[in-house]
Amino acid sequence: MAERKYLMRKRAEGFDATRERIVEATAALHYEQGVAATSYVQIAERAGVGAATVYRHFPTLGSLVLACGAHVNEEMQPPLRENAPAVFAGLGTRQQRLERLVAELDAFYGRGAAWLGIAARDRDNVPELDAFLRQVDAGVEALVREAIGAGSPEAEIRLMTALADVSVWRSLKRLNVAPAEFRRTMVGLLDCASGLAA
Amino acid sequence: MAERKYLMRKRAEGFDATRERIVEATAALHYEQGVAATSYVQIAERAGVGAATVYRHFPTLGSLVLACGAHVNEEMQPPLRENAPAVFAGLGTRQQRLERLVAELDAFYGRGAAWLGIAARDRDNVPELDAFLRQVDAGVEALVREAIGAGSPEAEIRLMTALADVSVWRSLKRLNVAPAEFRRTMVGLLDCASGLAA
DNA sequence: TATTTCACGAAATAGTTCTCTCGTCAATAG
DNA sequence: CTATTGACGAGAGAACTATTTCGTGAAATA
Repeated sequence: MAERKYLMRKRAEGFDATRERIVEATAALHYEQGVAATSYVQIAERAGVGAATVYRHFPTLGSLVLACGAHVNEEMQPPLRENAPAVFAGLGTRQQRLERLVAELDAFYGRGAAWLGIAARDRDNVPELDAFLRQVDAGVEALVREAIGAGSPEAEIRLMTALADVSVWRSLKRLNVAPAEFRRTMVGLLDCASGLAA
Repeated sequence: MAERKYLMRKRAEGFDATRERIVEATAALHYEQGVAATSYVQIAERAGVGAATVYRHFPTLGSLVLACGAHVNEEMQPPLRENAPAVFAGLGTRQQRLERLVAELDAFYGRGAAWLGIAARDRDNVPELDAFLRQVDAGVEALVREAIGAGSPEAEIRLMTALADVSVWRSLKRLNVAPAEFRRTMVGLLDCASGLAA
């Protein structure tokens, strides 16, 4: 019953490695089959551990999604509210800023559209996914706001944000046009939208 | 072993009634929870019938989805290729035709966007859903084609069809603007898009 | 070395889902 | 009335899933 100091540095390494394997297996399975469709046993098998181990590390689906989300976040690098100003630094004309906005969105959606679709599928059943998607939306809106100037009428900002949504990007992407023309079209649409909202 | 003529009129009525109850229960559950998330037992319970009965009527998920789809089809009244010309009969100017197109799409998506979302969720796992959605897309494209004239450049048609997609409609609908203004905006976007594709 | 701690996974429990078999019973026909 | 048909549902069986318990063994400490 004596109080000992257990540091367990070496053991902690093994612990972290196991955790990492679980997170990676989860990410892969969620990517392949969706979040709700993935079971603990599948995760355990793919990670090469017992089901109980998965439970010990992540007692709830939410905690698993959260850890997995941190992993995915690095891959996607979603736009963040606080970074929005830096994105448009030094760009004077409206045209330049719109082009920058589209380039930024295109790059982001190129990295993350698949994951966004996966998260959207189960956002109603998994609060963590919903929270994540809200954050992404907020980041996109901040980009739009910064691009056209915070003083713009609210209706204009909202309309452009709607057009900046990943669902619109996805629909246009299906056209399979060259990247440069794709971005030109997006810029044109946003430009036009800002006139429509007036 | 004699050959008898069994007409079974009265019995067939009961059979059809049971079938109808199953289809209705299925539609309700698919609407509430999605297709893949709905089990045979749930359907049986809601229909007030044994699970085996559901199986006898619909041995595969596909056949169930198909029957359910016929039911939903009447509710949605999706645009059909062959009806496209009639929709624009007597409309001369381009503006009029675009307005008609938007009105048609808005009404259709108003009726069917929820179902389209449900079908889209599981289209990868259920071929029948995929086929249904392809048909809908074809109908929308036919509408667009008819609205701006079959002679228009393919790039223009494709771009406008992409903007006529339900995902774009949904994104704009989230803005919660008045119906008249909503349609005005859609028309403006499509009009602008036709210029961009040139 | 002796003792304590704790991550791990096999296995148990409990609850679902899918799918089929089979006996029942009302409708049909002679 | 008697024989036949076929729709129905209880329930069986196999395959999963979620979740926990517990013994083992390696690591940490003294």
